[in-house]
This record gives sequence, structure tokens and C-alpha cells, in this order.
Amino acid sequence: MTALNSPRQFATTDNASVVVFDFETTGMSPQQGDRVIEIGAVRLEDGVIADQFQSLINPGCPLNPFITDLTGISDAMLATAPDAEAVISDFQRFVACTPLVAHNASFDRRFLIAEFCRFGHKVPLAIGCSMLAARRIFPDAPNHKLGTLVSYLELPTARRFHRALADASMTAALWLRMEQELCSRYGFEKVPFALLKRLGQIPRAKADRFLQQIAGRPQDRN
DNA sequence: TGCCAGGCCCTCTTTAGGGCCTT
Repeated sequence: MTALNSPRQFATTDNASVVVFDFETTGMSPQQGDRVIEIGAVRLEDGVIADQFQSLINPGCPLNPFITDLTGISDAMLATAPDAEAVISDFQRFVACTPLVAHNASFDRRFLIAEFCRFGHKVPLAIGCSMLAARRIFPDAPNHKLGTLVSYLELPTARRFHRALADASMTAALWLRMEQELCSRYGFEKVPFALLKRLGQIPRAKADRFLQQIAGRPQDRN
């Protein structure tokens, strides 16, 4: 594992490709038996969506009505969906060794670990969080829910929220918007995945100073 | 509608509490 603490390390850590993903699930906790019911993902390559992945998953149990109301996904839709092992294997091949991004990644990471471990896949280590990065780049947003940020930043809006591919696509648009914002504010030519991921781990009060240091601008700027 | 879990993060803090975010 490589610790990223210095500007020099970011200069040599450049991922032109990331996979932005989102899970719809039966509930909040894989530790309490909740399962993934839909995976949506898009592959960003050099700032554009180069590929996408979407599949429902039959969890083998009826959905809580709350989840059907929230997502629009019904038991009937899942009855003919493939089982988790097949979809997770396909998703693992889609991801391969590409760094991952999700909105509030701590939630999706728990399900990713649970499902990948269930079927013996190696768990990806590099997962960036668009919510943590957005809290530092857009501290004045009304809040940092995905839908709020999409509206606040006037990003392209999918037909609906709480479907995996739609949410993944909007998260990808947010990720790209944050890259553009850092290029504009700090003069970066490119924003590596590792920089945005690391930014989300910096205390908010130190985020601007951290970015100025990376940009080689030690003096405060507005 | 709000709870469920759990990591993050702020404050009236750090031997803690509670809001934010995800389904």
C-alpha cells in the first residue's frame, strides 16, 4: 500500500481511467443480511464515459416495500434477474484493476467487500468518495446529497434517482466537475484519481492549504 | 416517516455526542 502525503507522489500517480459505481440494496447493512439488488457503473477514460455496466440481481428474498418505493425496483423485476454470483463476477471483470469511485463510498464499500468476499474475489483497495471530496471543494452547497449537488452544480440529470446506473452516471458527472473545478482554481493540468481520493481524507480546514501545496502555490488564495 | 448500520466530521470534543450520507 502506498501512502500519498507529498506533492511529488501525486505527480507520478495518474489514473486516466476510473470506474464510478452505485449499488441499490435491500437495506443498509450487509452485516444484517442485506444484499445488492442492482449494480450500475460507468468507466471514465480521459474525462468521458467510455463504457457502462448495469444489472439487476435476484437477492432470493422479497424486498421491503420501502425499497420498492424508493427505487422502483419490484420483486417481479428481480424474479427473472440473474443471481448475485454471476453478476458480481461480471462486475469484477468490468472493474478489473481500475480505481473505484462512489458517492458516500463507505456505504457501497461495505456491500462491495461483502459480495466480493462471498464469491472469493479480491476486494479492490482504491475507492474514492465523491461526497467527501465535494464537502471540501463545494463547502457552500446546501448539503452534499448526490441529488442536491447535481442540482447545485447544474449537472446533467438522469430521469430518476435511486437507480444504480443513473446514480453512477450522475456521480461520474460530479467527479468530472470536481476535476474541472480543481483545474480552474489551482491551475492543475490534470487531476489524478489519487489526488481527489486523498482530498476527501484531508480535514476540511486544511483542504485548501493542501491543494495549494500540491499546486505549488504556498500562499493563500481565495 | 423514521428507524435500522457505520464511517466521517464538527463541536458545546478527544474518557462524547450527534448530524450527515448511503439503501
